Formats: sequence, C-alpha cells, structure tokens
Amino acid sequence: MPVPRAAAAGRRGGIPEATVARLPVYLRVLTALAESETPTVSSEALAAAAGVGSAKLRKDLSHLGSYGTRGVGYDVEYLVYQISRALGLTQHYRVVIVGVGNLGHALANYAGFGTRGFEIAALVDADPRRAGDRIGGLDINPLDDLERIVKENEVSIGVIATPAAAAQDVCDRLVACGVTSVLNFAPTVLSVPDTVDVRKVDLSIELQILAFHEQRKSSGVSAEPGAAVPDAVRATGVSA
Amino acid sequence: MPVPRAAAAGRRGGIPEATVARLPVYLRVLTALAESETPTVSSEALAAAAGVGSAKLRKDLSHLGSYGTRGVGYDVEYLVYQISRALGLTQHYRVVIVGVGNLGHALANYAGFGTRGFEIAALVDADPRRAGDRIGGLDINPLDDLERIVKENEVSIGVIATPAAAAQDVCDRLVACGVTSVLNFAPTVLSVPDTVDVRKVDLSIELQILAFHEQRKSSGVSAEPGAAVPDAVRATGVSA
DNA sequence: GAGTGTGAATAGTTTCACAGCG
DNA sequence: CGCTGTGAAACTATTCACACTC
Repeated sequence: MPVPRAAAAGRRGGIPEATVARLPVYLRVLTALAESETPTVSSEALAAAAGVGSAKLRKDLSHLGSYGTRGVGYDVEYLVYQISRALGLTQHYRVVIVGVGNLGHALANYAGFGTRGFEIAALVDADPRRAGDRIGGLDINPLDDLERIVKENEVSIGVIATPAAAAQDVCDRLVACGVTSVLNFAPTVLSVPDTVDVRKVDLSIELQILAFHEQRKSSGVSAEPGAAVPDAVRATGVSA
Repeated sequence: MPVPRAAAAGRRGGIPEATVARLPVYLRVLTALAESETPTVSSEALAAAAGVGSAKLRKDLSHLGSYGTRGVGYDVEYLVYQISRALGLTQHYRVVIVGVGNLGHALANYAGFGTRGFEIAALVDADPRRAGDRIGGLDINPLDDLERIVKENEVSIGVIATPAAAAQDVCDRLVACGVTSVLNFAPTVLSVPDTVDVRKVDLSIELQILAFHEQRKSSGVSAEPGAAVPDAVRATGVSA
C-alpha cells in the first residue's frame, strides 16, 4: 500500500511524539547518574530507573542516532548532551507566568524552572493589589503590561495559571504578541491557531482518570455492572 | 494479513485508555452546557467545544453505549450521568495530600477538588512547625500520622506534593497502608507494585516537550516538504 | 434531512527477537 | 559473550465514510 507518504523517519525532526514525551524522563535520570559520576549505563539499567521497558528505551534512543556502544551501554555525559540537544534545551526559552494565585505562586518558586534552558521573564497578574509584590526574586506586573513584557523579553512560552474564565482571553493576547507555546493550567479547552502548541495540565482530569481505574479495582473486574442501568448494550456490531 | 491470533475477543471492561483520558473533558463541557440549560448537543458541537474531531468523539461515546439519538444528538443531562458513571464518579473517593509546600497549598485550595466525588480527607506535612495550621478549612497533620489517617478515613487516593527526595518513601508508606492510586507531583519516577496506579504531573517535562516543538518552529523545519509555514494565522482570531 | 454508530482503512506505538558489533 | 540497534509483528488509536435510525 504504497503511497509511502514519506514518514520522515530517520530524518531530522522525525522523533515520534511518544518518544519526545519520554526523553525528559531519561534526561532526568541521566543527570542524576552524571552527578554520581557513573560513566556508562546499559539500556536495562536506564530503563529500570525511568520506569519503562528496555526495548522501548533503545527504540526511543535510536531515533536520536546511534549513541550507544554494543557490549557496553551508553556514555552518560554524552547521552545527556544528545538528549538535551534533541529536545532543544541547548537553546534558551523565556517564559511568562500569567496568574499568580496559589498555583502561579507555586510555579514561580519551582526550582526546576530555572535549571535547564528556561528562564522566567516575568510574572503577571490581573489583580492590581498584587502588582509590585515580589515572589522568588521576581516582580509581579499588571496584566496591562503583558504585551510589552512579551515583546521586550522575547518570551516564547506562556504559562497560564489564571482562573478558567480568564484563560482564553489571556491566551489570545499571548498568541497575538507572538507566543507560540502555551502551558495551560486552567481547566478549559483553549483554542489557538495551529501554529501554536498548547499542553494542558489538569488536576481534576488526572483525578478522574484515577477514579476510573480505582472503581474498576473495587468492583469485580470481570464485567461492568453499572449502577442502575443494564448497560451491557455494547452493540458490537451485529456480528452477523 | 497475518493470522489474527486470539485477539481480545472477550472485551472486558473495554474502554480504551485514550478514551478514558478524554471523558473528563467531555464531562466538563457537558456540565457547563447543563448549567446553561441546553437540552441536547450534537457530536459536532460537543467535539468542537472539547477540542477534538467529531468522529473521535462519537467513537469514544460509543464505548459507553448507545446514548445518542440519530438526527438529534445527545441528551446533555443523560450523557453527564452516563459519563460520570463510566468514570466511577458516582462513587466517593477520599484523598490525602502529602506535602503542603507551595504546590500542596495550591492543591488544597483547588476548588475542583471537592466538586465531583472527591474529598480531601487530610493534609499531611513532614515539617512539624506546619502541623496544626489550617488551609482551606483543613488541619495539617504530622507525617507520623499518615498511616492512621489513611486507615481511619479509608483513603484510596494519595497525592504526593513533596520534594523529590521524599516522594518514594511517602509512596511506599501510602501503598503499605492500602492506597491504590497515586497522583505524583514530585519530579521522580515512583516504583510501585502493579496493583497500584500512578499518574504523574510534571511541570518540567511539559516545558521540555514544548521546547522540543518550539525549537522545531524556529529552526527552518527543513524536513517538512509539503507543508510550508503559512503564517496567515498570525492574525487570526485575536484582536481584543 | 440530520446526525449517530460503526465497520474498515490508516496511522502510530509497543513488544519481540535476533543479527551483528565491540 | 553482552548489549545495542532494528526489522517485523502485535497492539492501540485515529480517521474515514456510509448504512441506518429518528
């Protein structure tokens, strides 16, 4: 079924999404190993520390290139560098956090933020009473200054930690002044042009997913009895 | 076509993970619709509001049963009920939050927590100076009381918001006293028996994933032949 | 006519298993 | 030998397109 459609495998940029999502985990483990001066790791050991299977790990790394040594494993330092590079962490990204409530506060203080390639350019909040306060060494700016801040600092990533009702508006403003990646903590679906990437982090969704599995454990796993309605409807086609 | 081998003919609990992860989004949109007293929605409208394609939405809902009406759409109230039930939200879950730093503080105040089937049974922190403080109407308990609290309240979900160094230990203790679902905010891979579900929420991983895509935008995206970088989008849907 | 529900086609991901290098 | 790198197989998920119901 030809019509190969050039999957761009192997070529630059052809790293599968699922792999990209795991690279940061490997990177974290490798960084810890580097600090304890471990020179090399096997796929087996690295995979165990990252909580994945070794075959998956090797396949993931194979998308970056051939950086292991057969019979030995991977050089820790070198692999740290290669993964950082693949993720684009050799560049610098400036971030603006909008909304300095409890969550924004937590984010502003989050140490891992500054560590690798990310820099908080500014904190912004709609509440004028908060403007001028400092958190983690950073001033809080009024929302009106958002556009100026983004442009002056060449911010490329916006973090939205506002209430749900404000999120789309803030997002539109960020996008309008050139932000191309958004991390959304507000419980809303944001709509953006498809040149912009949005990732969402949503506590209540995570809890609900856990609830689903939790429920399944407590009720006999065999069937799904449902509450009051006979739901066995599963009309799986007519199966002839 | 290779031999199919004995596939999942049995169809057990049968809702795909990917679907489970989206149901909470649909539920949120539907809840909003219910509040604005909209009686029915089409898959098209609901999908748009949830940010997915309509075919995907219909397929997702079809795993719960046949709850739509052809030519009309879905009854909002009824669908809210069916999704809630499928997710196990008709049951009640008690949650303990361990670690009341900035993030734990934010979580404790998170309104969405109490809303649907979840109840924060207790807050726990290792710092004895914090014990006795109250946040959002809840006392902070010393870490030593963790086991007692979990058992007395029949906690089934543990939320870990401690520093990375403490996370595995806290997790082990939670698991030892019967917690079967864990939501981990600490930047570590937790290891648990496979009877326990862990979901992780990790800010720096999300940022790194965004960085990857960001990098790809700024460097000439050489690998993509057909799709240029049409930027008419720059001006769309914004103003404000 | 409008819009759901679903087989079939396609795309993406994980797992297997082993060839081959150090 | 041990361990990486990788085709091929198995599985999971998305998209298409249309029969069928209201």
